[in-house]
Amino acid sequence: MPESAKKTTIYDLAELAGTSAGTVSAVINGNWKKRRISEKLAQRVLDLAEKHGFALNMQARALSREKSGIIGMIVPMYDNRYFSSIAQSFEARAREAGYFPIVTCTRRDPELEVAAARAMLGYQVELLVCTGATDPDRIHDLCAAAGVPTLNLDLPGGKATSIISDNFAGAFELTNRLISSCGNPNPSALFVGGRASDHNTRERINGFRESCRLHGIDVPKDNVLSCGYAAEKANVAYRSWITTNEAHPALLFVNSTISLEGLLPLIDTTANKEEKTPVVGCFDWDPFAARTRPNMIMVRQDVASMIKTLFEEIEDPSDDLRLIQIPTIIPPQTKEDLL
Amino acid sequence: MPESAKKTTIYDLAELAGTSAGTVSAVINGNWKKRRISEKLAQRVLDLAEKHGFALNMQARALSREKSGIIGMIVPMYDNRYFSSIAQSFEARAREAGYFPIVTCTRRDPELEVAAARAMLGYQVELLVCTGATDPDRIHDLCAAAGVPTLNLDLPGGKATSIISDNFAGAFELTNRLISSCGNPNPSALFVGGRASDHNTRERINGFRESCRLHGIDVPKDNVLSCGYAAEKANVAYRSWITTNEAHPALLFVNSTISLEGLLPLIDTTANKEEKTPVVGCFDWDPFAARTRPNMIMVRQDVASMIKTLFEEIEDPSDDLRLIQIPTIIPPQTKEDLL
DNA sequence: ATGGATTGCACAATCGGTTGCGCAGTGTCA
DNA sequence: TGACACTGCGCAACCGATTGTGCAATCCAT
Repeated sequence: MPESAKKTTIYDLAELAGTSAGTVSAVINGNWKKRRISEKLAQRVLDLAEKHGFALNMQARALSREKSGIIGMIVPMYDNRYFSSIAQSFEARAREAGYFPIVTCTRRDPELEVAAARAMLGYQVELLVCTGATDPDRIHDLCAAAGVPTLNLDLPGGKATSIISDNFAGAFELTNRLISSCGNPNPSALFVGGRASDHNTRERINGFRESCRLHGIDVPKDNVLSCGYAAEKANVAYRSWITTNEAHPALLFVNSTISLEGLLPLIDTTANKEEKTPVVGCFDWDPFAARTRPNMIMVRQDVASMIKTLFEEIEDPSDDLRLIQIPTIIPPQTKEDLL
Repeated sequence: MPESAKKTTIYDLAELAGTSAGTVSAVINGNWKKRRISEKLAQRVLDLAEKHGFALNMQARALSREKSGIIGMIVPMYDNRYFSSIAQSFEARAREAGYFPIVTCTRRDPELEVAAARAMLGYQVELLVCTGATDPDRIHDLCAAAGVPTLNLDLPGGKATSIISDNFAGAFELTNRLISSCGNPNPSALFVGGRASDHNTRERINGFRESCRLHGIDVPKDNVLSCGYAAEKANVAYRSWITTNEAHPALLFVNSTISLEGLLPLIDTTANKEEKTPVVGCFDWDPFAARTRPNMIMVRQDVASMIKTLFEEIEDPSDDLRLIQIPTIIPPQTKEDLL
């Protein structure tokens, strides 16, 4: 393993093996039979490559092949279980499929999303997955202009096939469970978190409302606080609600773990043992969050299925634009859920 | 914005502007003054670039400049707060510094680590940060052979500058806090999680032992269970310990949130109200985990400082190999901590 | 009007691969 | 022994940038 400060190229190898760069290239790519290179020469080249720790310059390959082997993904953030496991599964599957995955997080910042997409285009991604993008269609246009296909994950867009959770059904069932679990025929029900402008939040609100309606529970406008995702904002919105209402709601539907993070200090039963705090459901899963309250119900989005479906779509794109909804996972109902 | 299926190149732009590719290149890179291009022509080129959504082919640029602008990081996983915030901060700082960051997770799999490093070398990373790598020195060798510098983060290596938490001091102080908090002059103290083979676990064990020693607490060999990081393994190890000892320890030091995830079902006070469960400390922080028990003490690793230091080292590398230890953050002691 | 300086740009080599094409040498058969 | 096929490999153009160099045109001073 000679410590060459500079990288070994196929030309170096060619010289060492007493052959030409084209031949080395063919050998390295494993199509030396097709190009009728003798096994002896092929072996010699491979040995040299091994000995020198040779690695193909993928940039040069990408340039000449006019395809990079890179697929990109943008995600809003890494620091919650949902997006982190999306990133993790995406990478694993992409590698299996022979791609070089590049994931980057854009902190729900529309400008950063666009900048990141541009950067990825510069690095010649062959396809871009927009996860939870605030404006997937804008990114789609950008990519389309460069001839790069896109797919949407988690949040749908109007211009590319989208793979998302079945938000309505998940929210509907979660609300059913909360209602049955709170032991009150007519609880005050509150929804907190998310953006009214985004599809998922809207559908979750719809599911929440529909379940309440079927149970004869009234949900006034003020009981739906789509105040944004951030923990801070959820905290402020909830604090304001309990101040005006002078009580906690009986039933609390939280739009995501991020928002839940902001609410917990206000509803933690560990902290305020006296106060009557709500039955809490959250559209998202986290192993620790699930243990912060005696009956917290968490809906888990089926990341494995989503990624599987995503790669089916990548490897065999459907001709028409589709909206694919993946059912969520609700933990089995236990006796303890029913107070 | 004409929907050209194919990417616009500087040659296309040159033809449209009635000039040469070299000129376009100079204009795009902003050094047209240096090359004495007239402002009029420069503006014409820029307008055309804008109009066609032109993006430089970074692969081609990398090839000719012989530097890619890419810096890579490998992390063990995304799905805990520590590593996810490392990845997130790394990306943010890298972008600020004008790099294109590529992060990939290798699931603590030594082979995958090497494979990922190789792939990154293929894509011409200029520098590789090995975070929590099982064998950073092997990766260092790989990179060194290609003339690519490396830095270690979180877990130290012997061949590159390493930036890690001050594990000993953090563990020492955490143990002090646990001892003062458990209200028992001679508690049974147990350490769970991590690998005895890795530096951080060893140092944490040392800190734990040292604090116990100073408090006159005996820690038999069987009370240090470095059973691996995985939640499952911690669960099994702890379960076995409480079976043989027919009790929970009074004081439990958990090596990381990942291990904690496996232990919680066994020590959750919400679940088993009757049982006397330990005072728990964890070397790692998670906002939800912190709320799973009345007095859980979590040591937070100072990711912001670590990344800051990392980039100081990237932008102005020290000549000699260094081991930089970053102090951890322990939450202020509250009255409730003292039972 | 002439020489030198300056302006404004084009040319072409180069980076490290990929790949179509072609050529020299050997073998085979009539 | 000449035609033909087949074997084994090299040549060179190309991918899309960057950058050192050089040249024609203009300007200015003498």
